[in-house]
Amino acid sequence: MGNETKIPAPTIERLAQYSRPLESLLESGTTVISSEKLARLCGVNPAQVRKDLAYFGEFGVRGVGYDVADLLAAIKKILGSDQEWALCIVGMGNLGRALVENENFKKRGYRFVAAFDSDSRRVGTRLPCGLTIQPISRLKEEVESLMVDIGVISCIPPEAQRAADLLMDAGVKAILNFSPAQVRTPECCVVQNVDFSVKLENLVYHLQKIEETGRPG
Amino acid sequence: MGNETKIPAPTIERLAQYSRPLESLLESGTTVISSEKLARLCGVNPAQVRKDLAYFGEFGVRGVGYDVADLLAAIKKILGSDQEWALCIVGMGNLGRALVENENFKKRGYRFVAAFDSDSRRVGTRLPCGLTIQPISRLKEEVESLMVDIGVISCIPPEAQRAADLLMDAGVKAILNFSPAQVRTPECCVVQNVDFSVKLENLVYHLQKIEETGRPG
DNA sequence: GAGAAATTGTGAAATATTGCACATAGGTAC
DNA sequence: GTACCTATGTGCAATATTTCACAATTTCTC
Repeated sequence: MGNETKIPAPTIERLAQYSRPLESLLESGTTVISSEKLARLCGVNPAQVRKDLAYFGEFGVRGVGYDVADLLAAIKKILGSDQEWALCIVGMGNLGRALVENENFKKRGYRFVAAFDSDSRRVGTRLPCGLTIQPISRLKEEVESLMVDIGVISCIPPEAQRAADLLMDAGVKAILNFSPAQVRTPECCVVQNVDFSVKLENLVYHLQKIEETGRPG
Repeated sequence: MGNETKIPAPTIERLAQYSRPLESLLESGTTVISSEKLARLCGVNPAQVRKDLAYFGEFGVRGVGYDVADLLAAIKKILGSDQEWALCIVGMGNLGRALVENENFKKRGYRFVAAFDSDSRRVGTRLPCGLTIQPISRLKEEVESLMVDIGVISCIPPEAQRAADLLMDAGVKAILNFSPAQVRTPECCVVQNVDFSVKLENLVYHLQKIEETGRPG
């Protein structure tokens, strides 16, 4: 395949998941992997792996498998994670401060270039990563001059929509939202929500089912 | 409906999402809401809302809508988030420390009752929430005596599987995994993954598409 | 170099999920 | 108590996603 078919959203999600074990395999010196083994490492069906990749081209060798380094590079290219991206963050509570220092982000070329908070008591604080927390009033100017690609929202829920609006007004086209509030955006801006408490409630549903029936629901 | 049909996983995920705006509506004094308005608040289709709820019973009044307080209570009961649940956490880096203090967890009745780390330099630290970081060697005994329901993994990827194994050995049946490593568990243990970097790479894919075509992929 | 073994890429079937469209029923006005 | 308005609950069609199953291709063995 490899032409411009509409790619299913779950496929994109899984491509990123495939890259995690590939990174480990590359480090550990494994050069080739089959769809079956990669699938097992990711907890999915082998045909799924092959079909997901087939949307973008032919990356494997029949009878052999996939070259680990090549496949990882191909997936990164597809996703766009072979480039460096500039992030800013709004809301510097416990979570915000943890995210700014997060190793997983750094390792993959995501760089935080600005941090904002609406609380004047936090403004001016120098963070371990070298950034200084700035007031929301400086957001537009900073985001524009630093050419921020992605905005991270880690503020309290009532402020989330305002943060999103400010980011979009400053030209940001992608938002990673850690607040449990839904943010509304026009079609031109992509949002991904990371809501822990939704995941927790999911777990709790299954736990309850286990207690009732002895099996997950 | 209301009988024991197999409930789709996306339905469970959305139920938790519905409860977020319902909490706000309840606080703001709104007593009744239609599936259409709730759907708009959550960014889904109104029929979806009705169908999701219909799996569990009839909660609305035709011609009127849903009573906000009743619906929220019903959803919490369905999910099991009307109960208190005991959590422990493994891995007390920046993220772990932020999660333990997180307001969204506390507010919804999720209580952290123990915190562990494999790094002896962190062990013994007293956290703002009152817990003291304990060595991994104490995990089994503590988790059993405190009757922990859910284990949260926020350690570095290479240690994630070991953390999961220890938690399961101590009888934990549900794991919330923040590490980008896949953890393997037997069927009796439920895992939910919260992988920020996967979400980020998703965003980046769409950003790249916007740059190429002017529209999200 | 022919046959066996392995593993990809993919059309087609199976399954799952979503959304439409409308019958059904509660509430309100007169 | 009848007519009308509104919004739920749901059968069914449409769409999306996953999985199967196998032909195609490469490597290995003798």
